[in-house]
Amino acid sequence: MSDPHRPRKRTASAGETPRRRRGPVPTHSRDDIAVAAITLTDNEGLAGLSMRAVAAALDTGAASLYRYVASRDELLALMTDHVMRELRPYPAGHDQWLDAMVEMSRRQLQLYRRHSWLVDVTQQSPAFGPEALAWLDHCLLVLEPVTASGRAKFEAIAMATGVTTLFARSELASQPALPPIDSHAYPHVARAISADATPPPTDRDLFEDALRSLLIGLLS
Amino acid sequence: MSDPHRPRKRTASAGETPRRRRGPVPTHSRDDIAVAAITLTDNEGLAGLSMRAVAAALDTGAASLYRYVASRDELLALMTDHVMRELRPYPAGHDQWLDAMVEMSRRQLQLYRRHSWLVDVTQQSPAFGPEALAWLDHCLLVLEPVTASGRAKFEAIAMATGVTTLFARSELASQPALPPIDSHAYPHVARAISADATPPPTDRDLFEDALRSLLIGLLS
DNA sequence: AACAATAGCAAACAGTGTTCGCAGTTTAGG
DNA sequence: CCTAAACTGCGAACACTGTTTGCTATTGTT
Repeated sequence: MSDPHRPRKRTASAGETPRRRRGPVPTHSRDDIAVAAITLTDNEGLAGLSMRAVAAALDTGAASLYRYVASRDELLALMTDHVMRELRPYPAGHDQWLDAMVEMSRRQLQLYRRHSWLVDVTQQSPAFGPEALAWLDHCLLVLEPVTASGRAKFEAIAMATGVTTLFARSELASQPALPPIDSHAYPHVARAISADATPPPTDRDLFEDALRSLLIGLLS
Repeated sequence: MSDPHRPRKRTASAGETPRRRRGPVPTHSRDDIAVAAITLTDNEGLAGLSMRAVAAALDTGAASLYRYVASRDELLALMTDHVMRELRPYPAGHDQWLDAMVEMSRRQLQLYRRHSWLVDVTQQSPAFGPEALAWLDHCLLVLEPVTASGRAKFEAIAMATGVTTLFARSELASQPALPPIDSHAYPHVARAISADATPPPTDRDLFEDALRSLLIGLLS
């Protein structure tokens, strides 16, 4: 049951450079592998992230990766936790919790823009690595002045990150490109589209609007 | 470019039982295949949906499916459009557009509960089959009384279905099961959890609350 | 009857994540 | 000092996957 993929600390004196275990010194580290996988996936997309590809980037064999990582899913979790470090340092406290939460979400959105694969990963299996927990902890710190149950706060945070994910996804898909619309079968769709021949670039920030109304609604 | 996977209508008289094309009569239909794939995926999950498995359910070979469907993705689109028929008949018009939109979303949520794989499918590639368009059209009908640009309405609808997806997903994952929390490293998380030893079952409907505040915020 | 178009489908192809077994390397214990 | 234990790297194989190819069989048209 013990995880063989992390170098174990020695029983002996702490702070000492930990004595080498037996066997050859590992050529790589979990972080090396995470970094290689991240740059690869940033460039080639999630579909391009294969164990063989990561191994090739590290100039080794696919099987070797399994000395460091139990599965592809664990690698994804590792990558996720790694890029989440980019969310630091967390913005210092506004006295307005709403502004602070919006700021946290905005930085999350920027992270999604930098690593688009994150959107798909976090949705399939929400991350609970150390960095995710630290981020969550800071959100709860921000929400300290709010009088609401812990459960309600968790829900609100979950919804906020969910909405952020939605925006990231819709940005990436740019325009889903509706097919030619049969204006007889779908009259309202056709009208709503054609009426927007001149799209007045709303200077409303949809992201912030949605987030604010949601958080206010949930943490009234 | 023409799609060989749908039986072509004859040039001649409409309404006539369309004369058979050459070759043997097809053993299946696209709908047959969609239904088989849907029941299979309802039971086994998205990961269990392989072309071979669907073929086996229809007592045929995997290659045969490609006479009806161009790819697995197209099959997924077919399945999606098929189950979306369950959203009909659309609820008749409330005079309150907000109530009507909430009702539309609620039915969507129920659909997600019946076919959990839909959550993952629609998120990767938003559907624009006939049923999806019909549903969208009805949403726009409901939003007729609202004074807002077509674009704004599209955005609002997209957010509503996005939020619905979030809820469906969080229901399915039941509890993501936080790992044991180090209350020193993450003090606020630890506090927020322990304070909820007695979870007072809120009779607030989180889904409706979130949806209402969002729609009001976006379509003010 | 000949021809063209279609359907069904086994086999093969290229790819995937993962496991196995072994060779090579380093350290611990006697 | 040497053996044994523990460890790393990794080629090869396994069990899958979606998809293509090439063939045969069937049907409608000419």
